[in-house]
Amino acid sequence: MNDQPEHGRLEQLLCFNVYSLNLALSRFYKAIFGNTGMSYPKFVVLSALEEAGSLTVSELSRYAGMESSTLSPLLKRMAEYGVLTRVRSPKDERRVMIELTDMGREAVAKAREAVLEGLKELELDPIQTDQIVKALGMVRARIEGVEPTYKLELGDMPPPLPGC
Amino acid sequence: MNDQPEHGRLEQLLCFNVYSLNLALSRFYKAIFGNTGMSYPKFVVLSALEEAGSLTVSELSRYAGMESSTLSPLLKRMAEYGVLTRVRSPKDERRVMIELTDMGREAVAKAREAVLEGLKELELDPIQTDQIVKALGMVRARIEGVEPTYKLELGDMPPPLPGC
DNA sequence: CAAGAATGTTTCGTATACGAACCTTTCGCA
DNA sequence: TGCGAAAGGTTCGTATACGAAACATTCTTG
Repeated sequence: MNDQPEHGRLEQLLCFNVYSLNLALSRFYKAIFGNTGMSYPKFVVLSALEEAGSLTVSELSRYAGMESSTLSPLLKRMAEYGVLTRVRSPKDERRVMIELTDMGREAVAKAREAVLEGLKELELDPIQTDQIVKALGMVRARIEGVEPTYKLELGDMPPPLPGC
Repeated sequence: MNDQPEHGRLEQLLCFNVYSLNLALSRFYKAIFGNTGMSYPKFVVLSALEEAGSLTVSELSRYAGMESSTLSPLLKRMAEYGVLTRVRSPKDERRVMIELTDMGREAVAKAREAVLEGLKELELDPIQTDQIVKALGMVRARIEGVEPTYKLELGDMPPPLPGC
């Protein structure tokens, strides 16, 4: 009867799988990081700084794919904790340079080890993992380059109250 | 010199790619849903209910991979908006049965169409997408079945203050 | 060189997201 | 049958996460 029983479900499932896998990964990291104060977003920030040495907020934003309005409070807390410093660039007073402290370098090294140990327990196939990584990166690049034109309209629905 | 320059980076990249792709997808959906009040988590909930007809909070929780403490306020807001109902089961007063209203069915249909239109614009390869979906599902299943044993220790660091 | 545009960051309001603690209802079993 | 354990949800505190608006600084251009 229906030659396309999964009409359009394929891509939907991609979104759903990315969404729920991200939630699962989040919980996995929480279990690893425990009550140390470390978290996955913080780990991403620390890793980026470790690689790059010194970054502005917007450079960090592009690297991690997070908005600066998300990073700003995050970096503030991390600076208070002592793992990084935030200094206005003398060259351009608009920019804020972010750098790891020694404590930050120590923290990211330990966190990396913990993360790698955790991932080892998952026993993922390296070849397949590599393929997934490449594919996800491509999808992300595609998304970031496309502005959706079709917008949702909810005709008879109640007004878009804040709260739903 | 270094025969393994990417030592352990592979799996790390998987996490990072899932994380940042999820953020990118989130923004993509926000652009599609605009100020209608719809969101990706809500869309997941509505879709699950459309498929299953009627679910308890914990069934929904398993389906979406979200905790009940996340769903509880979300469902409350959605019920106030009018897209679903929450009723204590007479059989077992602990359970809360969630069901779509007519408005909810209408909303999910329109949202689905908008989502499919949006995804169409990404022009993803169906075969590859299907493979990714299967792989992500496997990784998620693996994660949910593994309790990490190695826990992070941050020796000399400051105490795990709330706020970092 | 001055007014307006553009850039970079922060702040604000709101929605997710989770674990821990709590409450109610049900189950198990002595 | 009655009481402790277990199960199902909600609430609470905290951390992300985003867009819009505010703000300061730098650039542009007349």
